[in-house]
Amino acid sequence: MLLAAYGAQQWWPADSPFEMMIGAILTQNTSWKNVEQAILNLKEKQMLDATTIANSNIEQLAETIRPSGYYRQKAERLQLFSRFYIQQGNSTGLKKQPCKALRKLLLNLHGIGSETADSMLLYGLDKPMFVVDAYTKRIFSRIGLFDKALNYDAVQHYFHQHLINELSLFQEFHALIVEHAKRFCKTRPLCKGCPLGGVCLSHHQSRLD
DNA sequence: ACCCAGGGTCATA
DNA sequence: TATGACCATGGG
Repeated sequence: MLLAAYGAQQWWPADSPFEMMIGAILTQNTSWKNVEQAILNLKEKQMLDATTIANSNIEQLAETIRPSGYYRQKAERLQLFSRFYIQQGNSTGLKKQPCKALRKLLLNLHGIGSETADSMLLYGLDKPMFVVDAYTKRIFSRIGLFDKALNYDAVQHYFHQHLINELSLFQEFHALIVEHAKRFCKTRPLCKGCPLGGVCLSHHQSRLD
């Protein structure tokens, strides 16, 4: 069992829900190492709060988050999200809303897709959403749980039906999958040559409970 | 030099 | 509906 092997992950490191959600945008198709530097830059310039980002000069904001890559579009996405965040009454206001409605609101924002929205819901707003990433798809389709061609919503639906609907479980599950994949193929976790997306068969006695 | 990373949007068919 | 181009930095 992965949980027994690796233990609790306390996975998404952030000092606040807002910081977590900013990180979710910054880490789109980008290594977390680069995102850490971008967040550090924001903190050093005292820019890591919704009002400051919403009102900041877009080019200065872009320059600040440069290490995270795609910095121009991400600067715009951060501002759009920050305005939404304020308008919705910060994390307190957001958490009051039902999960499903909240997900739609997030998906309507330019620059926030399924995975970013679900990460925000799960790790920032305490909603039990299963986050589907590339690792999850490759590993579990290879094991034979579902077809690899299934789209995001279909894969998520599968896990929602087969897992207990509990916040801590979903939080752990996604974290463990990512850490597991990294561990057995440090250099190229998703390389196409790896039959299991970077994870060897012998390490997959683990099953869904 | 090539491939990838805790994705998403847009144009095209 | 489903591919492909594009965004851009940093590390292996």
